[in-house]
Amino acid sequence: MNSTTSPDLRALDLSETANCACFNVRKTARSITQYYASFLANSPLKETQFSILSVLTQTEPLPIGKLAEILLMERTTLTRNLKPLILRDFISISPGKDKRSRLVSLTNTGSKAFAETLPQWQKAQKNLIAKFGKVKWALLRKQLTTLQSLTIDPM
Amino acid sequence: MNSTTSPDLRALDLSETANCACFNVRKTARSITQYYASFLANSPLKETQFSILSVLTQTEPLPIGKLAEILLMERTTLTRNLKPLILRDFISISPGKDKRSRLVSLTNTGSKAFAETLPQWQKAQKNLIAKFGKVKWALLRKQLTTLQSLTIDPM
DNA sequence: AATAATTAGGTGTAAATACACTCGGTTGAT
DNA sequence: ATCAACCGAGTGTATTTACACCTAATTATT
Repeated sequence: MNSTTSPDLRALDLSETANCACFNVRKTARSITQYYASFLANSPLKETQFSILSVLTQTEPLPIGKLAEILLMERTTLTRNLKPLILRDFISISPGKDKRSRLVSLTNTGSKAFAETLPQWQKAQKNLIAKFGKVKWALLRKQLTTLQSLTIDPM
Repeated sequence: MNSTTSPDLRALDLSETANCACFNVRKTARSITQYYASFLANSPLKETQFSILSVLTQTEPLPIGKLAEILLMERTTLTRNLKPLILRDFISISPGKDKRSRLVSLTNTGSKAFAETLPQWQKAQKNLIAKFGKVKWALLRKQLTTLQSLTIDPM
């Protein structure tokens, strides 16, 4: 039976695994994140933090779970991501009516940090979409949304 | 000048920041990663590890920098990602001709781990692409590749 | 009213990500 | 032959991600 021999995997087509949707989306995420990061280099906020605050500028205060839902982010991930924002006084946490829930609010310092980051983000966004194509991006975004719905609760 | 007042950000259209390409791609990456993870739950490899090994099944041995380039992954990120794979004896590191470089090779244990994970990955991939549409995915993948090239060395 | 089930949230642990910096080896210019 | 420039790779630090598990509060069931 030769149970110690490794399987011959060269026979497998790499194009199969190279087609992995997870790999391709993650790869793109890495690349695009570095792109935006280069624009935000001298801003007080990183990309994820900018996303979080951008939601809060519109809807505030929000319980943590609701914020996580909007961001399509694991609740426990968000808890961790909020920590540096609290430490730098960009957001504040207050108790909700329901004693279990905790509400996230934007502070004045946070508003300023967001306002300071916004122009840099706009440059990154404008520059990229101009190169990629506005219409093409609108379509791509729609397809990404579809991919999101297809991968939520797959079972 | 009232420098202590926070800027009025409600005036900003949330649809602007909600259109952020970085946010949208990262969000999709989170969702799709969890989807694949649910299929690989009982496999020896996580998604990123599967991607790394899948490259090595075809081209081996590879210097770390070259592997990082193929994966479109920061070299220092890859260094960190290789650590658990070394610890579990899925890959091995050997010195290259150039004494600076270090070559990554697949071990027999690693081959088996990959072979064991492959069917689960195939299920995830097949299931998702079937729902999304093969042709649509081919197009989407091409557009993701475009996004990658546009965000590499943007300056 | 007592208890079971559910819900909001945090923590332990581990992986993934990347920038700034460092070190040693290699190559190129003088 | 020397020295500067460059290249391959690792580490310190910090953020992002998420599963398993825990606690406390609330709601539903009996």
